[in-house]
Amino acid sequence: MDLSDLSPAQREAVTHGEGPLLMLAGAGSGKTRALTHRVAYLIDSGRARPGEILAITFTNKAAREMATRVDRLLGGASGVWVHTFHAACLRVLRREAEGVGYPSTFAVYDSADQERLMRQVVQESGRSEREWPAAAVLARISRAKAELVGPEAFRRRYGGEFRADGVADLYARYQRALEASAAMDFDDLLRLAVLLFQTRPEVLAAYQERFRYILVDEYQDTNTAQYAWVRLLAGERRNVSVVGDPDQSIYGWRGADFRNILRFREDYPGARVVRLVDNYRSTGRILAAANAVVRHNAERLEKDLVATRGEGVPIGYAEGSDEAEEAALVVGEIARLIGEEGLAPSDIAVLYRTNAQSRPLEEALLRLALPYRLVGAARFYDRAEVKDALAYLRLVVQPRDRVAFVRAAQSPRRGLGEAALARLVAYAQERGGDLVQALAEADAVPGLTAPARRGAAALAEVLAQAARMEAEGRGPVAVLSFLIHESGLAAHLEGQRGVDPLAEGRLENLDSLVGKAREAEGQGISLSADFLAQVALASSLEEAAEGEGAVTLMTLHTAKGLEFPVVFLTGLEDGLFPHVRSLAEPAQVEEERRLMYVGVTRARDRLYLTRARARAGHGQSGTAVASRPSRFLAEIPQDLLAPFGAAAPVLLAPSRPWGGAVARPPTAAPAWTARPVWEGTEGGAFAPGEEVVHPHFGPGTVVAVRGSGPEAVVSVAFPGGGVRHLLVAYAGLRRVGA
DNA sequence: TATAGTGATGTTTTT
DNA sequence: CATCACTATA
Repeated sequence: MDLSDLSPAQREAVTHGEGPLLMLAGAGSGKTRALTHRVAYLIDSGRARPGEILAITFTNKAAREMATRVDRLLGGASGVWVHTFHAACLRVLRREAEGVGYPSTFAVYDSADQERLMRQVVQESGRSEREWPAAAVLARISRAKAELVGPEAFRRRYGGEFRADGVADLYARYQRALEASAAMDFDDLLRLAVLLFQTRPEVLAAYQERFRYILVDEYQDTNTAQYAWVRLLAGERRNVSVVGDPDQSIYGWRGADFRNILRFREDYPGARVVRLVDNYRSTGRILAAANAVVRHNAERLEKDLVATRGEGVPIGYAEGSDEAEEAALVVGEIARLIGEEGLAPSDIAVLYRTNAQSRPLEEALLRLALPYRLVGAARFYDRAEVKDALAYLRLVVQPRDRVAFVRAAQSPRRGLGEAALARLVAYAQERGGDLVQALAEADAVPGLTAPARRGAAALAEVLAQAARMEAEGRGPVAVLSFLIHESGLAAHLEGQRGVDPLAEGRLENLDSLVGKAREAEGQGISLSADFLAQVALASSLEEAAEGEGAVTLMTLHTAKGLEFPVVFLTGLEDGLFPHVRSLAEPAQVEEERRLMYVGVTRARDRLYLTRARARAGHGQSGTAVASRPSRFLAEIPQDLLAPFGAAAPVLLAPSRPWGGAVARPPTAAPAWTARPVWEGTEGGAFAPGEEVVHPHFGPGTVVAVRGSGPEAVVSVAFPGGGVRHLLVAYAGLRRVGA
């Protein structure tokens, strides 16, 4: 294997033999490369067979990338386990579920499912949902689970503190409800995987024997459960290689503890430590800014990134009077970079602290007809109709899944209301918890109305038939399409066509869902349970199509691990970034600062920093609040900065036929005028049925119009893209042929 | 008692 | 602006 293109430090890490290894790797120092090469090296040198290596990454996307790169280095599919902690634990638990008292068909609850269940639990405990918001309670419970603290331990530890007794009670109830549903939430996947190893020495021994080498990426973001799991699995052999950067620990809020990496040498005495500090990614100025910012953290290992490239150009800085102007400045500069400097849109990323900040940026990009992709917003799997369809499938796989039951029973409406569901659930709980069985025996359930009985019987029949199909091994595609059509879901949506302009798009989404199942089957997934697990762990990040000629918009958190030639960091205001909710705790401000460090170090060649002098408060209308510049700005040496984009105000641009080359803004005399685009819409308002073209979404059909003039909202159906509601004033819609 | 329609209301970051 | 909780109606 060719190791000649590695630095000496990288090579030392890659060729390390037995025993613990700690790679302290700064941003852009080639840690992923080192990790990937190490996996390949272990196999290539005969130290391990592919099946004996477990590599843990932080995201599914990173896992896929690493697997691909390892395979490429080895010249073929290798079969190394490359997974996130959650996926790896899930895979183990699926095989060993009985060991922790679960059926192997256990369901996996995503955060929406967790919230639904918690809301029910709060209600059943007689508490008010206003006083005990499910999300907040779950956040505390999640932290506890990440630290392997159960309900009882929680009460012992925090009892008497503000609301802790209530949370402890809800924790215990929630856990019982999960178990009754034969479901695990994300934290349980880790917690129970640890429990399994702790209580089943023979199981642990088998996995220790199997995984002779363990590699963990982003080790600074591991929580107690993940830490413990690795420790157990590593056993006496201690062949653990971890990579991380304490300065990039940004998940403390979900239980990650960067002290895990600082402690590594104590936990694994004799560990070899390799430091990767040479940065191959960014220009000198960008690194100087990154170093300067993170140096303000008190709790930290001293470590400066060393530049290996030239100084580069100054860091751009600009302020807008409000978020719209800030966005216009950013987008104006983007247009200039593309038009004058020949950069591709995919070279550019715009980062922000909160998802809500994307909107003004999107609007500005749409106005200039610049293509963009928004990473990490709404998940496909979070759409209502998709969740409906999946709820049916979940019930087939796991008839005790209560969240799925409630959802499936009520969509479409079939005479089963709140009261009927409560009775069915109660009936089921008295005899083992099988909710589908309760449906089938609805005639025996007291207190149901006649329509409720009919609805229950019909649903039970469909589910029974689907269960038969599943048992015959017909696969997720067949079972899912059967359910979509026989449950009445498709029929209901078809009936809504013409009434609800969204119905068409929903039907298309159901088709896409079946398509996803088909894809999964193509990857060898033949059980619906496995398909559902894949769905639950899928994040919104992986769905966004890869860079194809579009500017990338995403949060700073999702940008971790990525790099772009040009990066804009927006919303640099105290209270937004650092976020208000971190301001009270110095440790949390330090985490925000690390987030800033992560953001800055995403940039290869050019970095821009922006803020708005005032920003609209939460309510949308009018009330903009003055802001102060982010404290992180002042921490950057001012001689690294230079203003940008001062003079050129970005006006409304005329729309451009979709599909053409990327907008090339005129350099000298602008050919465009400030004329709002709707004035060009000859013949006035749009009407349903008209064919139109949208600069970003492409061709579509108008399905509904509300209001008139520039304020009008047009609903347009795009093939594949569903239905979007567009404000005529901004959408830049053109009639076909106009 | 189920449902459809109408208001209020809310935004940190994610496996 | 979209979900969700609440209310009026059937």
